[in-house]
Amino acid sequence: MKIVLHADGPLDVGATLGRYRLWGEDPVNVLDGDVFRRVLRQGDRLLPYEVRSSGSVEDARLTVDVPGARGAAVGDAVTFEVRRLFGLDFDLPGFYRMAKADPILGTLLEPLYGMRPTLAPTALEMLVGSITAQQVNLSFAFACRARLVRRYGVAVTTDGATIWAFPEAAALAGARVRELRALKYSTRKAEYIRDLARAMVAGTLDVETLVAAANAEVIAQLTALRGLGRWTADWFLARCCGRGDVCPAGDLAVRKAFDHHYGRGRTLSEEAIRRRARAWGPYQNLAVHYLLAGMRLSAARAGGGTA
DNA sequence: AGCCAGGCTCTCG
DNA sequence: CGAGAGCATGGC
Repeated sequence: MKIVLHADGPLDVGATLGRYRLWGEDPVNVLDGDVFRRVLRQGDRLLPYEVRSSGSVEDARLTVDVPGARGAAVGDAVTFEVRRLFGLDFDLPGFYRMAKADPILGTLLEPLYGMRPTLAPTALEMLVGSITAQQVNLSFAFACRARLVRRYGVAVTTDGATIWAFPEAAALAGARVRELRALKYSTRKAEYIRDLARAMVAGTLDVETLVAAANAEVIAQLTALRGLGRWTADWFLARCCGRGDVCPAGDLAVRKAFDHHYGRGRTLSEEAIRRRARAWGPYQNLAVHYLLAGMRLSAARAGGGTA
């Protein structure tokens, strides 16, 4: 099965997928040159697929190939997933029209033209990733996540390439704390992950209704769970629900980005950041991603590092 | 060696 | 309530 997808506005695939290789290897979202590979869960079936891009940034096309698959259900599911993975439904043209008027954002539009935030395909993947990334540096977090995927996920091999399907909730619900400790999770994080998975399996946390709920309701429901705080809920809204009117102002890197771009040598309070972001209305999420990427550009230019 | 990483919970005043 | 300790590990 082959499907062709288009973005709503420009799409720079390399800049968009950069997130998957910045801090280490991701066995679930595999970049192999210009081919992106992942596994689609469709009921009990695991369907590996490949995505290739063609055309210009201005008029990019994604060609999705799911070998051996057929049927509308598979087509819909893989389309839904790939559109999220490549951020195809963000309103970049609208954001650019607004951002041109901002003295900082305006300067980032050309160097980052076509960059889109990537959305996590599932709530479990997003939340486990967030718990993993709490407090520790992201290189370490990526390594932990990769170990978790290899321990509890499912390997699928095609054309000699091995791709991992992210673990199901049931697999993580049955995880032992000491097993997760061996993957270098702290005891508490191990409990957070196991209990989150159990809540999903038990239906205490209903993901379907969650992703459709209002921002405040999502924050309330997630922070009611042990181990999920405001930071996790904000990023969930931004990078799983794809909400535009969200700014994870408590995030350390976001704070640094605001200080870097707007601080003039000062430290902005979380409230000050939220206040400024609120003026961007439905484009806060995009603005935050551009400020983060813009800070990485400056750092790369200044030091040659990868921070 | 010691401090910090794209947090969160728990305890204590 | 707000402040502060503890968590676990890797990098600098």
